[in-house]
Amino acid sequence: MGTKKHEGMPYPLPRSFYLRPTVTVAKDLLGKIILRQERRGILMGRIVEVEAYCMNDPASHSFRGRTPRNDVMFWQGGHLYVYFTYGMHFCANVVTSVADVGEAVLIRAVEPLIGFEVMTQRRFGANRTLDHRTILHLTNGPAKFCEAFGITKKKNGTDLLGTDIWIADDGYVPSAIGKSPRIGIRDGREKLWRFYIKGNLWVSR
DNA sequence: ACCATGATCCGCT
DNA sequence: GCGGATCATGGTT
Repeated sequence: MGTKKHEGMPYPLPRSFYLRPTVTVAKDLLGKIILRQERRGILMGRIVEVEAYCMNDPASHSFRGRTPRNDVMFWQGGHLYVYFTYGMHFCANVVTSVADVGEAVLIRAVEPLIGFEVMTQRRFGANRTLDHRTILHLTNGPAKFCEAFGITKKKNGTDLLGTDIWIADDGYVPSAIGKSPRIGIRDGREKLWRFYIKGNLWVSR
């Protein structure tokens, strides 16, 4: 590997991108690309579905205050908050706003762009054909995205302005954005804080 | 007891 | 194909 950071690759979004209001950041994350640099190669995908989780929001992990589990949500914007759920899955969030404000954007779905073989191996094991059906199911859900990108608890707290995992703008502009209640929550269903790119095949539903 | 989930199975269209 | 039921499985409170 070279010594220059992000050599030949899209440069990370600046810290200021993440310090804005959480719902604004959520919408603006649609169409951006998320990258992970590994020894065996690069993984890249386009963010196509997100959900905002705010303070004073009963659906947010931060609602009942700061705990060891949700601590990273209270860090400065631009970090990755990864949590374990349902005894077997990880989900990844982009931390937003300034330090001590516990807000974040859940990455719910990604369109795979580079690294189909690695993603397929992680999701379905070796010797799986990369057919249409397989590729559609690689990253069309929050835990599926984490599995395909190899994001586990070890990535909790990762700085998105580093060289491990980062988010960049490649100039793509979504044609139309949809909004809806967030998925899988009990409280806070009245907020329309799920955003997605209309018509994209990897949106989870 | 409760989950910001996903895979599978089953009955239907 | 597709929608609904069911279950796997363990951290958190």
